[in-house]
Amino acid sequence: MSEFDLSFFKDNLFIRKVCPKCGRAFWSQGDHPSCGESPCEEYSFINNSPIKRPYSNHEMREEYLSFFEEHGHGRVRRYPIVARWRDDVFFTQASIYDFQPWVLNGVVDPPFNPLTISQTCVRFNDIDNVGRTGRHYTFFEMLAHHAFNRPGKEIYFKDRTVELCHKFYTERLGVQKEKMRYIEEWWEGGGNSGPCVEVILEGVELATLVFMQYRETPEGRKPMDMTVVDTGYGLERATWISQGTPSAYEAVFGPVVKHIQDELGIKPDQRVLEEYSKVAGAMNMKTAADIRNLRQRTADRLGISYEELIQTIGPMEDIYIICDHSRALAFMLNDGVVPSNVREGYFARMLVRRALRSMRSLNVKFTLADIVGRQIDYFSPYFPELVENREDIMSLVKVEEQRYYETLERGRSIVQRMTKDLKGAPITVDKLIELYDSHGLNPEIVKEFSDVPVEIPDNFYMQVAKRHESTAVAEEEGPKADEYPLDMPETVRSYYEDPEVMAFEADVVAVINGAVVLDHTYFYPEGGGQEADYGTMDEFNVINVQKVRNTILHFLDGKHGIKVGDRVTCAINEPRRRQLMRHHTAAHIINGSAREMLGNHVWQSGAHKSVDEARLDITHFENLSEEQRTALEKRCNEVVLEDHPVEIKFMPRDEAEAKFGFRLYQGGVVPGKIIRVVNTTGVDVEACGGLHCDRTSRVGPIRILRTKRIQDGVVRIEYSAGLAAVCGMQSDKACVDQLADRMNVGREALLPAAVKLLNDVKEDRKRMEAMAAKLNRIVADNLLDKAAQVDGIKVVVHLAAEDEDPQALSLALTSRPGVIAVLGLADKSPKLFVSRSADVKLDCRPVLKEIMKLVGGGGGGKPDFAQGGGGDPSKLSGAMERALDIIRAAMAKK
RNA sequence: GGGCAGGUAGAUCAGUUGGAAGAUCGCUACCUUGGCAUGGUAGAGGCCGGGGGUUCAAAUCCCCCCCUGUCCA
Repeated sequence: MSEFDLSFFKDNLFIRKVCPKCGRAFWSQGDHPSCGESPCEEYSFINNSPIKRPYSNHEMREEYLSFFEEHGHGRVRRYPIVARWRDDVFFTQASIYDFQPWVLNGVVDPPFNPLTISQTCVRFNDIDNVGRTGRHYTFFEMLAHHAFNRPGKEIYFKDRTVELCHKFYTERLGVQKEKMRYIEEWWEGGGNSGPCVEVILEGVELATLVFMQYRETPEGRKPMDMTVVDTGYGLERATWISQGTPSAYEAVFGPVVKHIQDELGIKPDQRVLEEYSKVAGAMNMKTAADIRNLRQRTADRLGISYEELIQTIGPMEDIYIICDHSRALAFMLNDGVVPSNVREGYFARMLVRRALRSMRSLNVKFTLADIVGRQIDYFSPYFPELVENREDIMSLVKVEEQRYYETLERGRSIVQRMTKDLKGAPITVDKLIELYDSHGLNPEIVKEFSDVPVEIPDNFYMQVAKRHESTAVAEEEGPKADEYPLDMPETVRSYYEDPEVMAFEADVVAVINGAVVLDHTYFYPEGGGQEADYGTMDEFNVINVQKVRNTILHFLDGKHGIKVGDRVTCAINEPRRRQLMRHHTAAHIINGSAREMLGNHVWQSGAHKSVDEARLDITHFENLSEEQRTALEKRCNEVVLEDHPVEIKFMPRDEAEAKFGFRLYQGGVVPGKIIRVVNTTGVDVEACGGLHCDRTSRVGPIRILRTKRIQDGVVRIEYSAGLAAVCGMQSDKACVDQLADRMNVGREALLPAAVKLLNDVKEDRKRMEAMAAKLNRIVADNLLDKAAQVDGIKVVVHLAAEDEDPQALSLALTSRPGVIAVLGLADKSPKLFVSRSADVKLDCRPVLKEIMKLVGGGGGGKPDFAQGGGGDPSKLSGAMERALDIIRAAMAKK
């Protein structure tokens, strides 16, 4: 029996056919010659929508969600675009991502079952097609209904899914039932697979209905315990078809497209857009040549020239790109992406730069931030979170725009320097690639900046890609074999019940590889960036505590005789633990205060707490200024003094998310149905497993020690709190006091005294140099008086004393006319300089070499100034006695 | 995470085969002027990103690290 033999199809008289063009099987209640998907059939809904009335994006979303709500589905709020609950992807690319892995692997129950959602998604694989094909986006909303079927608790599967889909389009949106076509397909992804159905209407794929029922394993395909209905309906597609506009962009971005058109006074020819869209729908574009081809074919169909077509299409494409990218940015930045040169931030930067390039070619007056603001205004009635962050989002965009202009200015001078050297010769493709790859200058910009010819190959970006693929992925380390058995007894985590307990007795339930496992423990294991507790267990020192799955392992110093069944007496090193708790609570205070001060784009991106110091990494676009550090430190200490209670509660995941939102996940992935919520009231709320002070006042003083930008978009704040902060202040004071004492001034006079000292040192150094120069002149005069004469030229041969500088002396001697100087220095490594005045005709290099041969060293240099060294220092003075003869011989040769 | 391009005076950048650290702008003083723009003269300003190595000798060649930019995941 086929996977697609649905009784829904049979009962409703669907007919199965095979598409003669693409060979795929499809089902329909009508009689169709092909599967109906472009390119097998062209779009037929433009200016002729099969849907009963035009919908706006917002109306269509609501229509969909309420339809499924009416049919027993729970409505779920969107998840953020940054998939912080996952460590395998940056972004949410489909609605099912929301439920991977925790729902699909059975750890967490879905919020409703079945459920419906409009999930905001971004995908960048088709970014080159955005704005050109009329249907591609970087950001889109995926409408979906999902059902998770556990054994014995089946919700619904294929029949009901297709039925709901069919009803939505035909009954709710009024599409003639004969027009709907359903193509049989197979889907694979994320280690799962199953049959799927593509839903086609008037040439466009409206939705994909996936039935996840297999796991792909090394041993082959296996049935899943839980089967999943994973549907995906393109909101933008549905809106588009309902409006029947030439491209999806007018339908979706209506007011914003119109605003930009009005600003620029552009009135495109509708007929051109329609034809272009139809041809584009039938094409898959990969290279610049494909795009040319698309344009040529459209021009041919319209009976106009290529250039006329470009005049209409070019500006519209740029407008569409600006609309798409600005919307994607609004949501990405809202959800916590900070533009940068790595990881998720890079995609935000890419969007900004691509949008700015389009704005540049349109020659617009408004800024990208303006347009992002307009998108926020258009979407905020339905996404209220955008309102709250509006200003923060726009300021991030402004910063990023500024960065791009700086890159361009740098690029302009690089290109101009490069072309100056070329003297009119064209820039090679290699250089063009380097300019793009290393300096972020695409060829069009290079062309604009340069006054030599620039030839851009069609496959330019493929050549860039090639440069990157040769250095493919670095081999990842294989997973370490599990050192600890799976059947270890679980440990009761008593430290969560009462973090104030510092001494306790417990029963030993296991000893594994020397590590002691207790029935319960107050020792906190390393985790969440907090170091482990130290202390004692009977007479042994506890030097490390680790958590492996649900078992806590205590590592003791040296050999011990503790065995299963023993009752042990434990004590935690209290000063250490207290300090770790203070540092952990301080991290939350700093995180909350920094977000309040710098904006909602601030998220924790890493943390470490040890006894003496701790650090917190936050997302932010630039290092903090001295003023910001001071202000942050002050604000944190105010929070301490305000004495906020720190409330810690275990809460069901859904409840916590509903109450506090996804800001909870500052520390990254937190699995499980129940999560521990640490609420530093009024300041910060996080899902966190660490131990904390019960009130902010118990943290004590907080010192921001230093901040640094550890990568683009991430700032590291190093701090200390409590006694560690006090110790730091004391040692700083001691340092200043000692310094003041040594300089023999009071604390307040220390800085000017130090400045004066530095100036004095500098002046003395200069005076010394001047004196040395004077001394050189005097020594030079003396040497010249005693100098031998060869052919009327004075020849000085002198072994320098230890405090003389032979090089400077050489220069002093030969700055006068008619002098040859041979100066040596017998050091551990001997040195020799042979130089002459400008008016003397002699190549100093062979002279030097001949002398140094006697010493055993070498040398070289310029004809008027040769230098060398090496060999045996004791032979230098003997060799220099031969210098006069050597010079005589050299002069005689002339 | 990987690749590429960079890091030299306050700023922008030169620096050839390894052999004496430079230019332009800016800064300071003086001259020219009734004053300013300008012009002229003189001067100050450098751990040549850091650490190793090769060499008689490294801004320069080799290795490691740090920082900035950029492209790709």
